[in-house]
Amino acid sequence: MDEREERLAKAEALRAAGIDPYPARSARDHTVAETLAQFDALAGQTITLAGRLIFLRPMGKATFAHIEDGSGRIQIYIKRDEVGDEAYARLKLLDLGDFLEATGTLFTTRTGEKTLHVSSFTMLAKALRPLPAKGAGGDFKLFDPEVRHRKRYLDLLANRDERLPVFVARAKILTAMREFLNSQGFLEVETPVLQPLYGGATARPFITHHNALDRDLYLRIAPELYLKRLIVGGIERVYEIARNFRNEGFDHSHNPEFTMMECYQAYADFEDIMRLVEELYAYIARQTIGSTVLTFQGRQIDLAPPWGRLTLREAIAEHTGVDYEQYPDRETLAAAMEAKGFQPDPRLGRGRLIDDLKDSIIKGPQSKLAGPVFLYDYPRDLSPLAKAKPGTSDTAERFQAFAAGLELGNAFSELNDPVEQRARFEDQARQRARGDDEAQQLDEDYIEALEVGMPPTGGYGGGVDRLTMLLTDQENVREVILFPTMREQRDD
RNA sequence: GGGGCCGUAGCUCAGGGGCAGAGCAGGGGCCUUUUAAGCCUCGUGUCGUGGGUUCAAAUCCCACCGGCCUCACCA
Repeated sequence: MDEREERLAKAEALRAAGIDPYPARSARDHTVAETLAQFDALAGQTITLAGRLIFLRPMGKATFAHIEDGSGRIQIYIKRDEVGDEAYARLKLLDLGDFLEATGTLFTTRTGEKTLHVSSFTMLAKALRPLPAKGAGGDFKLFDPEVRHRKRYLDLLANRDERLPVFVARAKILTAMREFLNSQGFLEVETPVLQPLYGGATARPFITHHNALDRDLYLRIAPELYLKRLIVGGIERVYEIARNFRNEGFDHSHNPEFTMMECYQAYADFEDIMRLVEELYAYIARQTIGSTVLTFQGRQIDLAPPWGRLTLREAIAEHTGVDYEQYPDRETLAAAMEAKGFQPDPRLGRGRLIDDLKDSIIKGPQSKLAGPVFLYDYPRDLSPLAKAKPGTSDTAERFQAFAAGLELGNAFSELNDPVEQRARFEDQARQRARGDDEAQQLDEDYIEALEVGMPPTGGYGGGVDRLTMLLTDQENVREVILFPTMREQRDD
């Protein structure tokens, strides 16, 4: 008989004794934390506690145990002479992991531990599977990352002190983000996840099928084009905390579904958005970790405004010695990069080579720009939804925000010229025709909305998962997502 | 997708051609203030899966499944 069968048999034995191993309700009247905090005031009172059985120390005719609820753990003391032979014998039917309810009065043991002296106890829920084993200090141990991610409930049980604060921080981040944006007059909205066309980013989508309409729909890769339709509709400040889906590989900073906050502000440009973003992140940091100063992977950074501001060209020229504006075509740029020790990928165009130069100074723990920093003025051909910088033909009014080697978000002055936008989409269509299946689709309905008229608008999209990584010092995105996407588990 | 490392009991891990192991958890027994309780005692099992080599495979080889790291790609 394996352990699960032993536990099933104990549940049956309880039923045979007329005790439901899964009763519908509990008579708990105090939490563990309340009990410990008000220990002296509760002296002499009969109280009822409940929680999961995590230690059991039978000592003949008396038994010590610990139960744990969401607020803490407390010792209970059960004496045969006081609960009766029949009830005491029922202790044999208990296992670690079971939920118990215990009624009694408080006392302090010889060794000074605050303890419930039990007069009666009962089962609240029988656990059929064992908890992860206890290790040093009597705490549970569970290290296997595969089990931790597939069965997060075990991870939370075994590694509560390390894990729970991360997800509490994530909740605080979302709350603080809403507080700040709401206080600035932004309206939170929800736009379609199922979209007839996908847009707003360059990525491959997940495709699904609507049976009644007999048509394919896409899970959104970004909410951008819908949010800008709302700007057209007169909602001048709008945001969405959007779950996005991208059908790409996953690694320490990418999960196929992830959360992005996008916000748009009419009559603002990308420089206004920089000020908004640095204030937003500083507010979130203060609300979440109590300070704008944080440590990420051993590096201390300060999110307090103002953040650094560098053009992409300046930043790259300063840190790599390559001034890409001096090299107007792919070949000369590639040659300049080789001269500085880079190995430019021969398959990449000029824009993507510039992207590689950017990554070399931004990414990773050795990044030269740890700071929070805005890099701005991006190559236009990488930014089909961004307005061109006045007086230039190849530069977009766009910035990206970085901190500690993480890309936090992306913003531009939104392109609101419908004729220009159509031309950009058509250029993307040509890239699609050449086989780039991530190039953006032509969205006629969106063009029509722009033709109705969109005021000058600045917009930002920032990853919530990466922000959580930054504020909780986690280097893997799977540690800030409760149930990260995993490969299917096969039984063979 | 490429490369490297890994997969042994519920958990944490040893063992790396010759009987399947330890600690904790679990079963049986003793113990009325213990606390990682203690003492005695018993068994943990598709050694990821499937092939192959061998007298003999957890161990060596191949494929597959899953994980971790890394590179590429993407955000």
